[in-house]
Amino acid sequence: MQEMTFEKDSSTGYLTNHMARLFVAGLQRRIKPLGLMTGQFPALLALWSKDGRSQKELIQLLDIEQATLANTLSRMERDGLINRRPSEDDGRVQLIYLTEAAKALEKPAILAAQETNAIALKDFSDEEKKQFMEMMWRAISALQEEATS
Amino acid sequence: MQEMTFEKDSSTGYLTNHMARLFVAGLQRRIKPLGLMTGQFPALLALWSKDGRSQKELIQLLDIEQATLANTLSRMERDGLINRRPSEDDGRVQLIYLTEAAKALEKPAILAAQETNAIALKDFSDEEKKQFMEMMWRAISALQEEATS
DNA sequence: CTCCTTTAAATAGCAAGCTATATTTATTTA
DNA sequence: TAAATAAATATAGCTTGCTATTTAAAGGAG
Repeated sequence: MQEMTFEKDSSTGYLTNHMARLFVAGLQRRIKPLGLMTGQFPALLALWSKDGRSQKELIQLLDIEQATLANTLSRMERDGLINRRPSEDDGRVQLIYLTEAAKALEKPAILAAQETNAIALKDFSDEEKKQFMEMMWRAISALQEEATS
Repeated sequence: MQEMTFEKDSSTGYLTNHMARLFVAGLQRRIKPLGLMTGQFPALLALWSKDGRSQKELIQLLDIEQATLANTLSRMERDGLINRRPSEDDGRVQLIYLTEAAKALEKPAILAAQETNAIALKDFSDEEKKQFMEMMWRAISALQEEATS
């Protein structure tokens, strides 16, 4: 009988997961002093670019489920990063506004993310960085395609 | 004032996280019918190669924290995948044994993981696959180095 | 031998992801 | 217009990850 050889360290999926956890840890270390958590980052990026958005609008921009965002927004409200105000046009909709505190964190938070990315790719050439991102894009597309078929 | 331009879709960390969630979802779909969850996979791989290991031994093989493994093992015991028997040599140690049910899942589970990897990389050449894994290794090493310094 | 420290595992408590369901308001249809 | 459907958000309940702490057994120091 043939030997079953599956080494986690040569599985793309396993490596991806491991790398993702290290990225989160690296970013977490840098943004925790700012009072931020990594899960808030995508929502903050979308809101820094324009706030007063609805949750539905955010969902269309972020690659997470509605329930995940709803919970993250609750924690952000609790932590004084956002306020939610009911829309005047539609009673079901809550519009989400950044607090001044959250607005002030844009630059340091983005720097922290850039720094983490830079450390991970510190010995990559520009060409290699480009290739790496393109390969990730291709894998993401292939997995997404399969998921929705 | 300089425009703050940070696009999540051109952040290595963001892409990595997104890709990792898609890998998990793809694997999950395939192994759920077997009664397995993705978090159990690394422990199972280690135990399929040799069971009767202690928790400490597993921790040294898996890139997760002790508490994470302890909880995963509890769920695996609950789900009938493992049994824990106290070591005769050391009263603190529990030795972990796979059930027959878990042993029987080795082949289909590994096939499921290989299939998920294959789909993600379906249009990668062999050379590209090799490059991709090497790049992930380099990023992982760089992030690990930073974490422990 | 007793006390202190170390070690192995378990537990508490939290974040962030998921699916499935409930709730509330709008909209459409009969 | 009343009832049914759809849409936006919230909630329930789970897994997997983390840090920090607790518990129980072993090992060492005096």
